[in-house]
Amino acid sequence: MTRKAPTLEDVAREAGVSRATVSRVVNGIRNVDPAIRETVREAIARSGYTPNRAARSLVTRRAGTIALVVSGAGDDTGGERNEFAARALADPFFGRVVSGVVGFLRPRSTHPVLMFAESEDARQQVLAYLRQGSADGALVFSTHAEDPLPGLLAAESLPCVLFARPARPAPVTYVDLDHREGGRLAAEHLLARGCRRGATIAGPLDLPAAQDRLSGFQDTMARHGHPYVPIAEGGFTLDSGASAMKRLLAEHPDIDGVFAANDLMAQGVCQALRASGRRVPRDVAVIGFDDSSAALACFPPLTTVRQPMEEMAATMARLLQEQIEGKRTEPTSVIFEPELVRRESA
Amino acid sequence: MTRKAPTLEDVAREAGVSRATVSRVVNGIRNVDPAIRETVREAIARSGYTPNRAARSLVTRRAGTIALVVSGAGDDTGGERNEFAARALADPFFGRVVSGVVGFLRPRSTHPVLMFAESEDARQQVLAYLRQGSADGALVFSTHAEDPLPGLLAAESLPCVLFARPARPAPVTYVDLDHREGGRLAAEHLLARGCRRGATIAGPLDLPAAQDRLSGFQDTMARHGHPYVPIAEGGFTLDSGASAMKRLLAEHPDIDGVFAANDLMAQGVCQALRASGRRVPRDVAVIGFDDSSAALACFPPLTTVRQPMEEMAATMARLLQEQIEGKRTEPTSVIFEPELVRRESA
DNA sequence: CCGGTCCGGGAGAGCGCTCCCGCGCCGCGC
DNA sequence: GCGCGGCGCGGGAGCGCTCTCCCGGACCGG
Repeated sequence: MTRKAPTLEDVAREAGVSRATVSRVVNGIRNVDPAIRETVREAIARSGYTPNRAARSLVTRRAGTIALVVSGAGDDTGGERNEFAARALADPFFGRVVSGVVGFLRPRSTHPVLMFAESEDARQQVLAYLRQGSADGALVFSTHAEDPLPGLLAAESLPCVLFARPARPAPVTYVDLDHREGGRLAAEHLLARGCRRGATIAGPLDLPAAQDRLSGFQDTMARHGHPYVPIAEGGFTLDSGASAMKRLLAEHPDIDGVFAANDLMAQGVCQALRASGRRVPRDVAVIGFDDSSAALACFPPLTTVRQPMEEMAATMARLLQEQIEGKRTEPTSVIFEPELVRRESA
Repeated sequence: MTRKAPTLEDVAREAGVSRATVSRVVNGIRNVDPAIRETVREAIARSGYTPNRAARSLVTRRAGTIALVVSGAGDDTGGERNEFAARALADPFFGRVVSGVVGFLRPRSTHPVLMFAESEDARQQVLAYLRQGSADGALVFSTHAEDPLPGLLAAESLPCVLFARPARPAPVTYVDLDHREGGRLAAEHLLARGCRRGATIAGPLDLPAAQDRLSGFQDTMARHGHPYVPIAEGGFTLDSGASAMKRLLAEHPDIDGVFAANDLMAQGVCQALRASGRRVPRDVAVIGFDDSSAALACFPPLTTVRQPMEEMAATMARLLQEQIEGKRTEPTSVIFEPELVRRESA
């Protein structure tokens, strides 16, 4: 802190006008004489004026900040590291989310605050943060089915938009993917390449998304004459995918195609398959889900069902913005369509 | 917005005291009669009062927020997605950073704002954000050597702490790793397992960290009778690691050990090696750097040089805090020691 | 030529909070 | 018994901004 930052008042004095006029120029409100506007602009440039956000927020009751909350259940160690945060961000899917959110927010000079709500304590912090107006609303990504956060947010009518349909119906806005359709795409692709013994590794079945991916896959397989498809449940992590695959292999050694409910598990599947001496895709075809960076990091690169994460995240941000501005009061939902991305694994 | 949120005034009236007293209770200042304190506490609980952060910031000139800036050079497409952000977060190393930062910040009810400074425009936004007091300081992670951001920040004496020593000496606080030592650890391990033809894939050599890892490795190899070590330069990405390995293999098919300057490149190395029919670690041992989640995602799991990222990030947050509070005015640096983590790749 | 309208600009009232200052009361010392 | 110090509390100013009101001048129509 060298010297005090210039205020509106200072600029006004410098330009020989009133505070109000400078404010009008800064906020781009019309009704200002072009000549005066220029004078003010110069004065602003000369003094290096930057509006004080706190003062502005105080009167506009808007923070110009939104919270990006990763919510779920975890062990709140409270130590110098936060396992939950680490795990959430380790999911390569997250990078695309942030990319989409930032893409939308930045042109509006808004920035996301990163928060984690894995414990009751943490949830209360998120709530307090929004209540006290530090952020205008929240973008919520639940990693867990029975996440209480959306309900708490809705109860205080704090603006929020969820990623994925909540497990139990609630009057909240959300953005989601047609997961059933994704499961169908995976099944059709496996069938088309001639797989006769398809299997699947589902995500945690309390999550609607995991359920839908599974049922979309199963239904399509059934419709094509494969009513019984071996299933193992995983936890959306690499390890869980690998061990689920081992279980599947133990009972059904003749599997020739696997649909994993996300890329991380598919990566684990590839590892397990390779460890068992099988080649991908020659012996067993593997399809993932998400098209996250894991799909490319995998060997071989994964054929996968792509979620348009960036657009989805940007849409979430847009819906939240509309909610904050009061343009949209009714809960809405926007469902995106998945797309099959062909690479080498299937 | 149902009804107006209660203010200090409301609570004061409710408790039959003055605003000042409530403020004292809220901020935990002594000099308040225990009985009155209790009365006020109850009134706060009853009314569900939450202090308004904007108002508080306005007078304390402190935002209670810090910026977590990923800085570097990228193509600012300005579209709905932000490639730079996506790439930065795709680096699994980032999850551990956030984990460490959040671990330190959260107990202090502070939260990080995520920002990207890959273009001049974006840099100015970061600067403006700090100038206008939206954040009290910045934690800067440069992906690029000639990053102008630290200089700009220092010029306006905005509090900041860098990850890694800046390429050109500057009076800024930073936290870093003893990269030379890391390179040494890698070399010694390779030597100890009997490698005779070690090679290395360096990071972008304009980065001091990449240079140091390389020279630590080279020097140690030289000291043990291997003055000439094949080198290829990569870009810290998986693909660059794979293609660097291919180049290396073309000229030196007898390589039996590789030190890659980060895990992502090591992962690419493993893929390239496997594609060439070599087994890891049987034919070629591979060592990575970072111990990011990529180390485990790799097949086989990587032996790697671990950076204590969480502690480093937490330390950055602590140093920044001290700077903001004015407890520390002189630039400091804290250097951490790397550690070898043995897994299967070497 | 006068009244009405419109538009650019200024004055001032807060937004909710912190913090300085000062007042009254209690207790201790002379 | 009176004076003085200290502690607990209230009053009030003011942080920097926005926004509503109002005023004065220009312009138009009757």
